[in-house]
Amino acid sequence: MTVRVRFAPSPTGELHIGGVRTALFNWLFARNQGGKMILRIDDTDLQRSKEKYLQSILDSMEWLGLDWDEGPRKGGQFGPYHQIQRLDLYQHEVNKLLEGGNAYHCFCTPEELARQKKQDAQRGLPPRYRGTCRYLTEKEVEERKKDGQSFVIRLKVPQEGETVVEDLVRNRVTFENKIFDDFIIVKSDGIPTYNLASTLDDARMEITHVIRAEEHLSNTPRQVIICKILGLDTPIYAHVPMILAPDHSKLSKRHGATSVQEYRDMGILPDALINYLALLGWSPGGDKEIMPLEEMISLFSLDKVSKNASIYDLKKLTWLNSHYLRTKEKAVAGKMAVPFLKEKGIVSEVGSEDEQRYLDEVVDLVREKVKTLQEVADAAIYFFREDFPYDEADVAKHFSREDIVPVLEKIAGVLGEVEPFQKETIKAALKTLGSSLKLKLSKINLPIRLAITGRTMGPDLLDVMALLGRDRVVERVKRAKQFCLDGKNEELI
RNA sequence: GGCCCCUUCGUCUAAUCGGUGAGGACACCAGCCUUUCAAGCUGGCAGCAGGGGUUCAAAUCCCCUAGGGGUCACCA
Repeated sequence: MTVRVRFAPSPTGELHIGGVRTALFNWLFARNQGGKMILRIDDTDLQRSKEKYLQSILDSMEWLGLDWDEGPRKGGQFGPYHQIQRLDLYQHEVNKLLEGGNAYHCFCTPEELARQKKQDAQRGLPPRYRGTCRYLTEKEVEERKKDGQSFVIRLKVPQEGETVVEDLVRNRVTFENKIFDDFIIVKSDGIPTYNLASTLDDARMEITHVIRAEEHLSNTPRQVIICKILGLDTPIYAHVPMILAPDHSKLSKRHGATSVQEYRDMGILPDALINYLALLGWSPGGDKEIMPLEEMISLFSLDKVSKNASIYDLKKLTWLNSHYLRTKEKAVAGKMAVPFLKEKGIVSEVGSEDEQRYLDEVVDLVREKVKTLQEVADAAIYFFREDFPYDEADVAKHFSREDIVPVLEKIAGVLGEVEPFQKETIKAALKTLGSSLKLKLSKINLPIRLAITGRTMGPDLLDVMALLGRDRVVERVKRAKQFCLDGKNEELI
C-alpha cells in the first residue's frame, strides 16, 4: 500500500506557520515513505473562503518548496480537489445515511439552539443538542420542508460503547460515545460540515495517514463514527502538537508575524523557515539541528514527533536564517536580495551582468554580519548610493577629534596613490601612514569607515574599500573632510 | 463545566531494555580575536512541575495533585 497523505487548508486566511508545520510533516512523511502528497482545499465555508487566500496559500507552499503530487494547479486522478466541487459526492453519502436511519433532518432554529446552550451553561452542563428532531416522522419532515422551514442534517450518534482513535503520536485514545450529541453533518445551505466532508474525502481519496494538528483530536472520534456507520476504513491518525505563541496562547495575529508571507517579506529564507519548523515538535534524535532538506526527509519519522505543544521563538528562526543566508551560493544570495534592495529604493533595476555581479559581491560581503535579507538591504545602501547619512553618535565620537581634518586629508592623499587598489596594497599604505603619523590603526580606520559607509560597523573595512573602488573611497573621504571642516567653522562662529 | 491531550534549562529539544556528572541548540552573560561590529571562537549561567508509591536503583514505570493546551459551532 502506498502512503497517501493530504494537507487540507481552508482558504479563509493566509497560510500561517502552524499550517506550514502541519504541511511540512505531511510532506516529509510522504517523501520519506515514497508516498503521495495531496493538497486539498477545504472550502466549505462559503462566507469566509476567498480566492485571494487560496492563491496566497498555494504561492506560499510553492515558495517553501512544499510541492504536491495531486491538487490545485496540478490535477490528479482523485479530483476535484476543491470540496466545493464535490458536493454531489457528499450528497450521495448523505442520502445513504438518511435512508439507513443514521441521520435526520433538524428544524431547530439557531436562536433556539443558542437558548438551550445558554441554559446548559447556566446549569454547568456541557452544551449538548437535545435530540429534539431525532424522532420526527417522515410526514412531519415533509410538511415542514414544504412549509419552507430551513433545516440541517444531523448524524444519529450511537450512545452506547466507546470510540477508539488509533494515533501514531498519542497512541490509543478512547472516548465514550455517550459524550457525543447528534452533531450537524449538513448545514442549512446544503453544504456538509468539516467532519463529514473531510472524512468522506479522506476515504474517497484513499488517504492512508491523516497528519494534522492536535486541535483536531477531539473531533476525530466523530469522524471515526461516520466511517463506522458508512463502513469506511479509518485512516491512520497522527495528531501533531500545536505551536503556541510566546505567551502560551493560541497563535494569532496579535502575536506579530504568523503568516508565511510576513516571514518572506522580513527576508527569511524558505530553507530557514522549513528547518526551524521541522525542529518544532520533531527531532531526529541526537544533536542534529541544521539539516538540508534531503537529510530531513531521510531522517523523518512520526514516532519521533513529540507530544507536547511548542512555543515558537523568533530568535532561533533568525539565527537559522543567518546560517542559510551565509551558506547560499553567492549568486543565489545576490538574486534573492534584489527585491529587498528595490523595495527600499536602493537600486532600481539591475540591468547588466556587471551590475548583477557587483551586487552579488556586495551581498556576499554584507551578509556575514546580518540575519535577514531585509538587513542585507539596510547594510548595503552605501554600496549603491552617495547620499547615505552619517550616524550621529559615530560622528560625535570619531569626527570630533582635533586632528580629524588633517588626518582625513592625509588619508585621501595616501589612498589616492594606492595602485592597484586592492586589500593588500591598501593595508600596506594605511600601515605606513599609521606609523608615520604615530597613530593607532583604529584611529585611522574608524574615520575612514565612517566617511565611506556612514557608520562604524560593517564588514571588513579593506574588503569594503576594495569593492567600492579608489575613486569612490577617495571622494567620500574628501567629502567627510569637508563635513568636518564645516562643523569646525560652525563651532568657531 | 464535561471530555481529551500534555508537563526535562527562559525557549526548542536529547537521553536504546529503569543505572548519565541529565547532553545539544537558540537566547543571555563573560572572555578572546580584530581596523569596527550586531559576526567568529572559547567558556559560563540555567532544567527532570509537586507529592506518593514500585525497585537495590526512577527524568524514565504506576497513582494522585497542580499547571498548561485543545475541544464541546449551521469554522475548519
